[in-house]
Amino acid sequence: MEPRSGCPVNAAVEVLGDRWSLLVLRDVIFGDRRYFRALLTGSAEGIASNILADRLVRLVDAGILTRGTAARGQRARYSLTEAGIQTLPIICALGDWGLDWRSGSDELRGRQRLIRDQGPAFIADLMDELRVRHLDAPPRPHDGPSPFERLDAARDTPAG
Amino acid sequence: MEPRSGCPVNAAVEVLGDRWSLLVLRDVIFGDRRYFRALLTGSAEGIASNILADRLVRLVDAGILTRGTAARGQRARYSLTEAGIQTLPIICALGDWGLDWRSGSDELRGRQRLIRDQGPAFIADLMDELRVRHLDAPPRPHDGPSPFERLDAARDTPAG
DNA sequence: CACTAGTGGTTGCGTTTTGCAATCACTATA
DNA sequence: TATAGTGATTGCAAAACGCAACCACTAGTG
Repeated sequence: MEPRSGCPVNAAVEVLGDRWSLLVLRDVIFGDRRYFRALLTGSAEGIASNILADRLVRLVDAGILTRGTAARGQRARYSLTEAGIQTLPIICALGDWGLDWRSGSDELRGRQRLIRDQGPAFIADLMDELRVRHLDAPPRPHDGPSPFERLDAARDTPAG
Repeated sequence: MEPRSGCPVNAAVEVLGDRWSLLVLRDVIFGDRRYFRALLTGSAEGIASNILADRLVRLVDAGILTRGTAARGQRARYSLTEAGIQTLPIICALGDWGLDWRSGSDELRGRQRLIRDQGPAFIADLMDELRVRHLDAPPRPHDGPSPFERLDAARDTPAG
């Protein structure tokens, strides 16, 4: 539709570079919000319904989300594709940067950064868990709580 | 000016989430473009001069770039701050994702990903080199070509 | 001095995108 | 029939975008 250049950074920005797409993905990933209403009312930033509808169509067209088979007026469930799951490092990098450089004197101070503090292995664990939830991958045997549960226990989710 | 929520991901998106800011930073970082004209004419995507002027002001206001002391009509040199240097992981994550999921059958195939192939230590090397170039940090003794030179030798810069 | 080229922008102006409120078509439940 | 919930769509105003032309200033040349 719009290839402004062949640069891979530009290719990603053309899909994800706006004020809402990455926040929708954040809520799908960290908030486990899979339905229109959950994304609409759960958004801390207050996304409008038409914007959300537009972004969901774009993310599906871009191959980042899939929309379960649901007719008009019926509950449609959105799932991440592998491409969507692999946006996780982008979102984590943004969250870490925001935590480092955009935290006023609010309660965010002291929160752990995902990449720098938890390490890349933790990101890989999160992605594996997303494959179980969204791609029907076989659940891996856990020796403890899931990585998302570990985050929730520390009240450390970016969406929080 | 506009805190839609306290989420760190949102904080980063409010500053960097548009179609141009990250591309300007890409050109500053990987293309070493430090002046208005260089950024204007060097942009592979063809940024308009008013948009570039607006983004430079915003990036300076956000503490990501500094504008050297230059009066009107004089050559102004833009430098990265530490916050700007630390956007590198974000840009690399976007580039890696674009390379994996947005590369048509063009010549990008086979290009190395920065984070996954080169590893986090290489990103740290790039950031150190940026500190030398932009923050007047003392140059570190190199046992070979600089990390940017290594990228250029492989024609592997995201801006390429 | 005048002339030219180059610097970093600014100004109009028309098009596109965004944001908000209200509304819609459909389904499920009672 | 009535009511609530689903995923959107519509209208309209505001903001952002894109393009071309223009501006104020500096530096160099003759």
